Formats: sequence, structure tokens, C-alpha cells
Amino acid sequence: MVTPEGEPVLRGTPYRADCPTRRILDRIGDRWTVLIVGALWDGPARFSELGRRIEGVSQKMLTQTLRGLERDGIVRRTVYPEVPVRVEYTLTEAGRTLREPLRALEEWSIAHLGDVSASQEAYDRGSASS
Amino acid sequence: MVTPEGEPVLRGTPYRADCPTRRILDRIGDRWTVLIVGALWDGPARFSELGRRIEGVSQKMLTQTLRGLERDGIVRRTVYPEVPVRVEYTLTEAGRTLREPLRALEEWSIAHLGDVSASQEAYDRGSASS
DNA sequence: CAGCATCCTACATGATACTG
DNA sequence: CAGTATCATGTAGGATGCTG
Repeated sequence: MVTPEGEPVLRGTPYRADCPTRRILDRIGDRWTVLIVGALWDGPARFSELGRRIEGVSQKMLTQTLRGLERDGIVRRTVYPEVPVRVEYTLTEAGRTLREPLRALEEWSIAHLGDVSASQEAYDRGSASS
Repeated sequence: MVTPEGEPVLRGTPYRADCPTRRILDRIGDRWTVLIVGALWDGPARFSELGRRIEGVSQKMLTQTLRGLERDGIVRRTVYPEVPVRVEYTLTEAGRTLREPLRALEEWSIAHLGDVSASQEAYDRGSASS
């Protein structure tokens, strides 16, 4: 199928930065989302437990990322009004379905990590030859 | 299997920010990589053609992202010493294999975009009730 | 315990001008 | 055409201190 100008229809859909995939990538592309989803995959966890499980995360980023995930319906936040208060985070059903695409990515990463590293070294060697 | 301290090995592997998946996410998580891979999926393209295909990309970011992808072995850059010079970008074999995980992500995005949006609206409504 | 508020810095991205 | 170089800026993220 072709437009009146003879241009394939596909060309009429330029690659836009606001596609659905981009919205998800903005989520999982940040530094902590994937780690949190991974840490919650084993089971629910409290705030401080998450902080301990995930290496290097600051309190601020943990809070901020969890809020975003809660807002997106990926994580459920449950407050137990005990003293002191206990807050538990769980993956929602939607959150659990995220595992498949993430695993596809993980497998690709593991499978190609060697190639990528080798390519980088070769590239850097080439550029360094001054 | 347990460490000398009696800690399960799995717990000895806290979620780290430097896993292979994170390295790939740092690549595809940026604003342009996925768009470029998508634009090159149809076939090779020249620099300016890519700029035209991808909405909103600046010359600088196009160059920068392409260099990174070339360094990672995802994209191949070929210079034809004509006048004026012609440069063609192609997906490498490794680049083409990236399609599967990206498509898994895309499908998840499309399948859950509605849920996510609904969850966000509900979340925002709840917070707005002052 | 589980945060919120504030300040501060580094870096990612963009706009603009210039070049082989 | 296909970049490079420079400058400007928004924001992600970290450090710190305080609170219900």
C-alpha cells in the first residue's frame, strides 16, 4: 500500500518519542525500577528491607520510585497501623506480568554481554590509534 | 548452600545496579536508542534520513547515540567516500536480535497501557482529595 | 519505622554556530 | 552531507536533617 505520493504508508509514521513503549521505558529505564521489581519478585517486603536488599539506593529514590510504581499499578502499598507503623510493598498482578519482558531483556543482555564488551574494546582500540 | 556467616547465598547477592541487564537498560533506556533501532529495522539509512525519520531528535543526540550503538556493536557505520560523503547506518546481526526483547516490551506496553493510565488517574484522584 | 523537605551537584539533552 | 565544538539548562539523583 502506497500513498498518492508513492511513499509507503509505513514511512508516514515517523518514529515518535511518545509511543507506549517509551512510556514504559521511562519507567523501567530509570536506575531503580527494575531492581525493585526484582527484589519484590521473591515476595512482599517492607520499606527498610527493600533498602537493604537493593544495593546503593537512597531513601529518597526508594520512596520516589515506589510511589511511581504504585501510581502505575505495578506495586501495591499496604500500611499496617501498628506501633511503629509497618508498610509492606507487593507486586500487583500487572507487576508480575512485567517479568516476562524483563526476562527477555535479561536473557539478551547475558547472551550478548560478551559481544558488546568485545565490540567496545575493539572500538576503543581503533579510536585510540592516534 | 550457605555462607560461613549462615546467610543463604541468594541473599548474598543483593540487587546490584551493575548487572548486565542494567547495562543494556542504560542503553535502551535513553531517549533515542529504541527509536533508532526501530528506524533502522526497515533497512539501512543515511544520517540525515534517520534525522528525518525520527521525530524531534537533535543532530547532536543522533550522532551521540549512533556512536554509542556503533561502539556496542548494535549498529554498523559505513562511509562511502563520494562527494559529498555518504554515510550509511545498518543494524548488525546483534542489533537485529535486539528486536525480540524490544518487542516483548512493546507488547507489554500496549497490553497494559490502559491499566497503567487508569491506575494513574485513580491514584491522582485519591491524592487530590484534600 | 517510614517517610518528607530542602539543598546541591552532575550529567543528559538541547540550541546554536562552525567545518572537512 | 555529516558531522564537531561550545554553551545553556532541566532534572535525576544524592546528602542531610526533621517528623508522625
